[in-house]
Amino acid sequence: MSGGKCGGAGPVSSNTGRNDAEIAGTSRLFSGILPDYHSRLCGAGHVRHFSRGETLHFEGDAVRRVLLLTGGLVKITGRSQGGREVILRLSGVGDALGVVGLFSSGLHYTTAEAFQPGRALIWEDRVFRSLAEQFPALRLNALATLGDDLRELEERFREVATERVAARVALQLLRLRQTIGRPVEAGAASIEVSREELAQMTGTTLFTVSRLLSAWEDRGIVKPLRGGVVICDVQSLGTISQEDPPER
Amino acid sequence: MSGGKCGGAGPVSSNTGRNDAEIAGTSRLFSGILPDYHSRLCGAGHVRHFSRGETLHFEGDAVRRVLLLTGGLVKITGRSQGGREVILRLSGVGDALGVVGLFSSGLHYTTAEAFQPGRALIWEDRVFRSLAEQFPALRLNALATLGDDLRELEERFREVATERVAARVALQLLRLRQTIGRPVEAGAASIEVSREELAQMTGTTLFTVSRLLSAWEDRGIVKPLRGGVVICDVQSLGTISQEDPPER
DNA sequence: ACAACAATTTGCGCTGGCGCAAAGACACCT
DNA sequence: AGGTGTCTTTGCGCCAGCGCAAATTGTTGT
Repeated sequence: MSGGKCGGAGPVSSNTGRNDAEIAGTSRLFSGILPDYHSRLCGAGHVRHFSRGETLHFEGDAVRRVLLLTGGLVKITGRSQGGREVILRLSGVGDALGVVGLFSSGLHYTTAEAFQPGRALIWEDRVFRSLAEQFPALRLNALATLGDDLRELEERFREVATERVAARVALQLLRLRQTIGRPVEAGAASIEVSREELAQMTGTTLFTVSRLLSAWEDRGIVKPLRGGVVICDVQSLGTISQEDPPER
Repeated sequence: MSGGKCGGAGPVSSNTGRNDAEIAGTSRLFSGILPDYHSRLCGAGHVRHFSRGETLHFEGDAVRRVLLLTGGLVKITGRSQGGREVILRLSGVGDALGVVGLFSSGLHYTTAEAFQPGRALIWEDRVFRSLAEQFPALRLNALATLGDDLRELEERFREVATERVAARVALQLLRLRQTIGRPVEAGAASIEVSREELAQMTGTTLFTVSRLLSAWEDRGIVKPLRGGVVICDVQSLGTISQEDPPER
């Protein structure tokens, strides 16, 4: 537990309710809802902390609550009967979990595992349903968020179906840089995602990812680290991502 | 309706409003809305017919209207810069197009092309927005539908990232059988999808699909036709779909 | 019927990327 | 420090599936 490199004992995690309400207030889920109501919304739920590696829900579980992440990072995965796992997306601060399932099948069809320690504002399913009736914006925002998730997955589906591995990994690194990249020096950003996870995001193997990163390191494009990568040359990655659209 | 090659001049397509309203009434989009209001909803839009090959909207277009398909079949595709096209999903009777884009980016990020001739009930964007405010169920239903689309794409993403081609094609055939399969004899169903389209759904090439189908024909599992396939042995396809989950 | 076209099949050769194994390189615990 | 477990790298061999070309077959228009 405890997280890898991140500040476990910072002042942030000491105070539960207060800070989380502020974060929730700026989340997309709350967008369009008057701030006056925010405390009411937050008050209807409770805060829970979770540590790295903890599973928030399993594939197949019934949806019993809705979470709004106010800290940390969660990976959403799917598993094949053969045990192979793919990473469908990452959810970060401000993202909601469970809303979709709540309004359709009632089941989680993915697994959510904490990637970095964090915390979430939690509503029991019935509570959230009732809130959604009082605040239609909640559903509207859920719809918009879901639309974005779908959009990104469509893009990645297209990639895995048509691009070769090098291009896919380059594209994924560029996306990760935008979402979870942490600046380290001028122009460089670090991404804390292992080789295996990168492979699970792009439909390849950790070996191939490792080989690619090694090759790119020689060209000064990235700097592989244990459990992560530093992206040095965004432009080159962009070039690689467009290379060789395999014939036909 | 109607279907594939069948009756273009039948009574169905002669009458516009009436029949479409009935179909719309049973669509998922209208679920939870009292039938009394259906005519009002339908009256706010108009009907349009389209023929095979016609494009309903292009990737990048602004979302100007919402369509509810009351006939025909539409393929939703994405294209890479290299011109390669993938089929993200098929939309059939009762499915709505454009809702997502309307409530998020305002743009279509996919292309919709008619697969079979058909027709749709159309609302101008402003009109639909206003209807959505009067009938919150519209948004709720859109949310649920979108959830299903996401769910299916997640499944296919997992497949293309982890399964080998034979398994992916088998799984896709089984899915198509459920959605657009037309029974031909005892236990057999025909699917009118070309090799190339099958390839674009599963992330492979038309050559490989052709080879697979030929091999399966020898085993009596399918019967390849020009522009389609007849599925004879569902069970064997199920077996194939689970075969060989490549090691590791 | 025949021509022109579109979809499909099939042989052949090649290679991108996988699978495996074994050897590093780190981080953490005691 | 040293031990232990995890993550990563790299060499090697191999094969699933692609790319191409040419033949074949089904469809449509005149």
